[in-house]
This record gives sequence, C-alpha cells and structure tokens, in this order.
Amino acid sequence: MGTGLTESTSRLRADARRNREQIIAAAREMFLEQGTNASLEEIARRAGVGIATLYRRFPERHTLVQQVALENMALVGAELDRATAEHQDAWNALAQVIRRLVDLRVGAFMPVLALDLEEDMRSEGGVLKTRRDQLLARMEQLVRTAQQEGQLRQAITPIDIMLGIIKLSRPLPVIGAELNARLIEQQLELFLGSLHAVALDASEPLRRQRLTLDELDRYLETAE
Amino acid sequence: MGTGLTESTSRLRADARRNREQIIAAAREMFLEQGTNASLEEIARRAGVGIATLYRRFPERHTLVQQVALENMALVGAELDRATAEHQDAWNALAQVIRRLVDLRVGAFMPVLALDLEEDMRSEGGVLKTRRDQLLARMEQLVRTAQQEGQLRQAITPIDIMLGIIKLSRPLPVIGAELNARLIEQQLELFLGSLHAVALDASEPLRRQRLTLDELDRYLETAE
Amino acid sequence: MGTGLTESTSRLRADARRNREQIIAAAREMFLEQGTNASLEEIARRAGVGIATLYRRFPERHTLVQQVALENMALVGAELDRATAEHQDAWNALAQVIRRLVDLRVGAFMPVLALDLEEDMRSEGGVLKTRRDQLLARMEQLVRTAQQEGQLRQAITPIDIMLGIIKLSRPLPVIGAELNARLIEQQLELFLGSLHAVALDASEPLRRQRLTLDELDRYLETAE
Amino acid sequence: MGTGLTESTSRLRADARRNREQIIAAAREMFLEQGTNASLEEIARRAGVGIATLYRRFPERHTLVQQVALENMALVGAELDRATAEHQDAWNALAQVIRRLVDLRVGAFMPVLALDLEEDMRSEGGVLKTRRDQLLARMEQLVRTAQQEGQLRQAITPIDIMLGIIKLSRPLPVIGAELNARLIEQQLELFLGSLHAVALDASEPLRRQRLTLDELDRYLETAE
DNA sequence: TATGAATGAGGATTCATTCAT
DNA sequence: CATGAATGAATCCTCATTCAT
Repeated sequence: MGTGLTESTSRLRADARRNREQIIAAAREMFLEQGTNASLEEIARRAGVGIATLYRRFPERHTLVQQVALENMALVGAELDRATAEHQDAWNALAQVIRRLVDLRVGAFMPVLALDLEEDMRSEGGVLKTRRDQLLARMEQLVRTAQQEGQLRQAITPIDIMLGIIKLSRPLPVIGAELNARLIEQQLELFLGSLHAVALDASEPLRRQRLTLDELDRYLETAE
Repeated sequence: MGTGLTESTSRLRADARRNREQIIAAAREMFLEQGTNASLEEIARRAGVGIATLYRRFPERHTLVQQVALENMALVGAELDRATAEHQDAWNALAQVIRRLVDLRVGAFMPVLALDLEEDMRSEGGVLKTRRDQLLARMEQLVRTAQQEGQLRQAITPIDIMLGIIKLSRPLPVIGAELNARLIEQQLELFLGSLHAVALDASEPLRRQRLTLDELDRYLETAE
Repeated sequence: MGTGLTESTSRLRADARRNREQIIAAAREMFLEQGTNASLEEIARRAGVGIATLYRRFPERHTLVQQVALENMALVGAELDRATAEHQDAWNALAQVIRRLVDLRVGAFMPVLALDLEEDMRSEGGVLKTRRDQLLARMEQLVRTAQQEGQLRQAITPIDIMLGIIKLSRPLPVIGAELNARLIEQQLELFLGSLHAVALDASEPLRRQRLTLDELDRYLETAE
Repeated sequence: MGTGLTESTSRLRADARRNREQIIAAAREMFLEQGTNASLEEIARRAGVGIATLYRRFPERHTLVQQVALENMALVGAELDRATAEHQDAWNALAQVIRRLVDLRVGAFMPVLALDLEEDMRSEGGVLKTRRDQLLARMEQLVRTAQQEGQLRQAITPIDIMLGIIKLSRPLPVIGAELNARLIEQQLELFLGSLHAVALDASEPLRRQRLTLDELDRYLETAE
C-alpha cells in the first residue's frame, strides 16, 4: 500500500515531481531500447531536463534502474491480485502474470538477474529486494498449486520462470523498441507452451499472430 | 563450396594467419563475456597484437563479429551433416542442431539478428548472408519434415527457432561466462520442450540438471 | 570600535543569527580540512541549512572566507591586548601573538595572502583590510620595540612574520586536520627560533614535543 | 644510475618522447601555479597535445605527479654529490641541498607529505619511494655530521627539514608562479637561520633581497 | 526569510579510429 | 606487415550559482 520510496516522492514540489516522472518515462524507453547502460545524458535530454537534475534525483545509475523496476513491480502486484481474482485455476492466473511481467519488461531492469542481491541489499533497506521477494513468494505459491492441479509441468521451478521472463524481456540491441516488442510477443506464447503440461496436439495453433520473414525484413529496412 | 572470405585467408603469411586466429579466439571470448560491444583494444591485447593489426584484418567491428559467426557456422554446417546422418527422424536431427547452435552461441554474434540483412548484403558479396541462408534452408527442410512426422508442433516457424537460439545465446551482462553457460543450459531443454509436439506427461522430467536457488546464489557471490 | 559587518549582524533575527554562526563554524572546519575551495554545498549541509541560505548570507565564497577571517582577527585583537598586558618585553608579547595567529589558522583564510588587497578594498568598505592593517600596525610596533630590545633579529620585517604565519597555517591536503595540527605545532617553534636574536646554544632544545617518524607513519596509516 | 623508469623512456619514438617532455614541462608549471590538482586538460592544452595522449603516457594523475617529482629528485641527487664535493663541512653541504630542493619545489609534488608511503609503494616497484629514501638517508647522514660539527642545532630532525621544505615549496594559490617564487626566496633564508646553531648577532643581515610592501603590492596589481 | 530545484559548465576518463614509423 | 602514437568525441559526474516556491 504505497509505502517506502513512493511516499517520499509525494512530498516533492509539483514541478519536481513532473520532472521525476519524465525522467523515469524517458529512462524506461531508453533502457528498453539500449539496455540499462544507456547514456544518462541522453535520458536527461529526452526528459527535457538538465543532466544535473537527473543526478539530483538519482545519484547513481543503479538508483534509476531500481525506480523503474519498482514502479513496474507495483503494477505487477496489482495484476497478481487481479489475476487470482479473475481466474479459478492457478495455471491461468500464473500465465496471466507472466504475460504482464513480460509486457512491462520487468526482466529488462534486472541486468544481473532478478536475483542480483548484492546491490539491492545495500540500497535503502533493500526495498527492491523486498518487493521482488513478495512477488516471487506469490509466484511460488501459484507454481505449486498449478502443479497440483496437473496443469504445470512438474519439472518447472520458479527460477525457470524468472529466467525465461528475463531472457524474453531483454531487448536486442540496435533494432529499436517496436521490432523488439514484436519479437517478444512472438516468443512469449512459445515459452508459455513449454511450461504447460497438457497434451499438445501437434497441430494446435499458438495464441499469437504469426511473424513472417517478409514482415521482419520490412521492420529492419525502416529501422535502418 | 569454400568460396568467399575463407579463401583469401589461406593466402596469408604464416604469422599473419596465426595473428588472425588469435584475434578471433580472443574476440569470441570477449564477445561472450561482454557482448559484441566489447573493447577492441582489449581484444587486441588478449590476442597479443597491436590494435592497428586488428584493424588491418578487420576494418570494422562488424567484420570481426561476422568472422566469428562465420567460423561458427562452418562448424554448424558440419554438425548438420552429422545430425542428419546419425538420426533417422527429422525431429531428433533438428534438436541436435539447435543444441549445437546454442552451444556455440551463434546467436550471440548476431546482435542485429541472424536476420539482419542490411549490413550483410553490402559486405563482401554477402558471404554471411549466403551461409546463413544455406543453414536456414536446411533447417526449414528439417522443420517441414519433422512436422510431417508429427513430432514438431505445426505452429512453429524457422523464425521461432532462430529467435529462440538468439535469445538463449545472448549472455547476461556482468555475471561472467560461467554462470551464463549454466543458465543457458538450464533454459535450453525448456525451449526444446516448447517445440516438441508429443503429449507431455505433467510429471515428465526435463533432460537437464536442475539449478537450485542456492547454487545460483553461490555463483553470484563469487562473481562479485 | 565594533564598526562594519559585525554590527549589521546584531540586527538579525535570532534564528538567522544562529544560522549564520553555524555556517561560519562549519566553514572554518571545512576550510581547515580541505582548503578554502571546499564545497559550499557540503558546508551548508554540515551547518544544517539549505544552500540558498548560505548564499543569502554570503553571496560569494570570498565573503564567507572573509567573515571567518574577521572573526578570528577579532579574537587576535583581544589576544594582542592581553599579550602586551601580560608581558613586559615586546619579544615575548610578539611571540605569543604569533602563536595565537597560527593556532587560529588565520593565515589559512587568506589564500591570496593576508596581503591580497584587491578584493578586500572593493568589498564593503574594506573592513577586512582595515582590521588587518590595525593588526599589522600593532605588530610593526612590537617588531620595532623587540628589535630595540635586541631580542628580535634586525633583518626581520613584518612581511616575514605574516608570510611565516600564512605558510605555517595552510593545511596540507588529504591528511586531515589532526595531523595537520601536529605538523604545524612541530614547525612553529622552529619558526620562532628563526626570529629570535639570542645566541643559541647548539644543544638547546626546542619548546615542543618531538614528532617521530613512527608517529608520523601511524597518522598516515589511519588517515588512509 | 639512470635505471628504472627513465630507461623505458629512451625507447620511445622521437615524437613521442618530445610530447612526453612537453607534458612534463607543462605539468610542472601548472602544479606550481595551482597545486597538484590542476586540470589535466589544461596541462594537455599547454603541452600542445590531445588529452588522450596525456592519458596514454600517464594513466593516472598520480603517475604524472610522480614523474615530475622523479625528474626533480634526479637533479637533486646530482646536487648532493656536488654539494658534498664542494663543501668540507656538513652544514654548508646540507644548506646547499636544502636550497636546491626548495628551488626545484620538490616538496610541491608530495601533497600527502614527502612521506606519503601508500601510493608510492604500490606503483611500479616504489621507484619514487626508493629514490626519496636514498635522498633521505644521505640527508640524515649530513644532519648527524653537522650536529657533531656543532653547526646544526641538536633539536633538529630530518622530519623538520622535510616539512620545512614542503611548506616552503607549496605555492600559494591564485597569485602566480612569479610572486610565489619571490615569497619562497624570502622565507628560505629565514628557515635556514632557524636550523643553524651559531650564535646570531641580532643585527646580522639575512642573505637575501628584502621584499618591501610596495613591491608586494606591485606584484598583486599586475597579477590581477 | 528559508528552502530545495534546476541548470550549465568543466573536469576526468575511456574508446574507436586514423597516422606515422 | 606490424606496431604504437595521437586524436577527438562521448560519457560520467560534481559544483557553483541562480530561481521559484
């Protein structure tokens, strides 16, 4: 319920808060395009603020990455609530949450794994770690239930799921956010299929739009 | 057969050839550790040559990446031969080839996708493109056959497979080559499972060693 | 008496005066540790006020340096009174004043020399210059008398004395205030000896604690 | 004799060596004017080379400071030889060496004391430390002998001498090299006087040109 | 009046890339 | 051919200083 970092935020001056939000928005974009090593100066430029303003809010690159991740996690938390409310069975709830985590690219903001404890533990009471562990705990719960339901393959571990999310989320360099989005969508259902335990009919279609080679080429040409 | 870049190579002086090989070996290492944006100067250093020597052989970073990829592809070509020779059924041959491509991290050297046509077409007669298309053609053949066999899900396209290979191959930054190897291995069988059409028993184990959270943490601690 | 800056000070609101004093205290500390180029923001932080508050009181770094020096000078003025009251002979009075000036590090706050006339003349009626000239005048008086007494070497000028004080007072960077204090003490008596005219017995001890190499090393190790 | 760093230098390409020398010359100037934290970019500019060239030769600021100090020390070593050859008595030899050390501003290049062991020990086999210790050893020898001769005050330690040299050598900021030179000269003889054990006649003049207040003011005005 | 916010400028440092030997 | 030298451009980061609340 909105504790922690988010609170201190609400005491900012109006203009400062707007700046903060613009920076985070720009950062999310850039990180998704170029990875978390994207140029901070470029982020500031896109956000329409001076570089020093960015540094005032986020003294280290790490802090900025964290905040973006945190905001995403908050969203995911809400989605978890919704997914469990909307779905009777654990498998469908789990699948929906995975889709959300991938859509928000949460994994893209955890370069040294979602499991990179080191930095997080130090920083401000480990808020990020705490949040992530809450998510993980709920996910583990879903995993176990889904396996009891017989819908999730027994061999799957939460690590598999986090890793899959991270690998899916990481953007390929150079090709731009749009194509990356298309590619991620392309692979997502495949990944979900690899988790699902139900007997697959060889001919069963994937729940997605098919990406053709032609379409791919068209993206690459415009990206150039 | 054997056209293109490889040929000109054989006309190099003995020492020049040795240099070339050392550079490529060093580059492969560095690219796997740090991605294809790794410092060229550092590559030259590891190879034991001057930076200018590297530039003489590989006038652009792109050229170097290509060469590493090419060498890998040659190996994969051979593996394709072997796989089809060794396996009666297309599915098992395909699976073996995918394993090889991932093991060699071919995808890691295709930052702008294996499908990045643009640069390749310009460069020296598009050797890379040609080679890749040969591989793709053979792979498409396998895909179709495996689907006729009823072993490969109908919905799968060659693009899915290439994308999967690329995403699997890309190393996560910072955590080192060793842990990356472990993680890739971890996900590989999962990916193969997502392709396979056979009815899965929910309890069927994956063909792999399970990575535990503890083990993961141990890696991260030493990496630090 | 009591003209200039000091007066306007007394008209400040109570809290404003407290702020002013805290800033000056923090500034003295920082200047002694890091020189007069120390970060103003850090000074404000130590003083517990906002940076803008500091700027309101001291629109330029120069002003702040001046004020610290001025406060010190006031103290020294009082010491001059006391020294001449307590000592019959000019030499001992002079020596005591020099000790006080060094102890208060007056010289450390005169980066462009106590003799830097330029800035001072412009600033608020040259208060600093006036005060300093008063001190210098009294010191010159002492110098002349001490020379007539035959206790101070004839060749010595007030400039020598001011210079000596300044050079002694300036802290060496990086090594911290404590070791600097020790080193200054170490050299002070040596300096006084260089002024004194009395025939020195080669074996006469200096009035000070001897600093050994070992002790010095210990300081440096902890400072690290 | 000429071992260590100096040698590797001689294998540089002709133009590279010239650059190196220009950088060191510019650095010496700047360090004397502004201290060892002077802007490296400005040094490169004055030396007429690009900033990266400076970094190639001197990867850390520390290295550059060291080299300047080393070159000075080599000169001082030679002077030590000459001083002991030219002077029968230890006192006069010692005094001459002190004058040389101050003239070359050796102390100005030892911000954390000539005794700053830490950094030096790490760097390239501690060449600087070795050199300095050689000088110190010879100086200690002179100190002892001069005390036995009855010319040097018993209470004086080598630390006193090094400290004096350092404090004398450190330039006052802002006022430029020329005035600093004048001021140092002004105080040098005073310092030597503080060491000497002979009975001083109160009226004995110092061996130096007297600096008047008027002259000082003239310097400051032009410096502005 | 007191404050935090915002900003630009300047310095450090690293690389890709071209040149001279 | 092989090399090391030189360079500029880009980024990170810190401060002094001014503005808006």
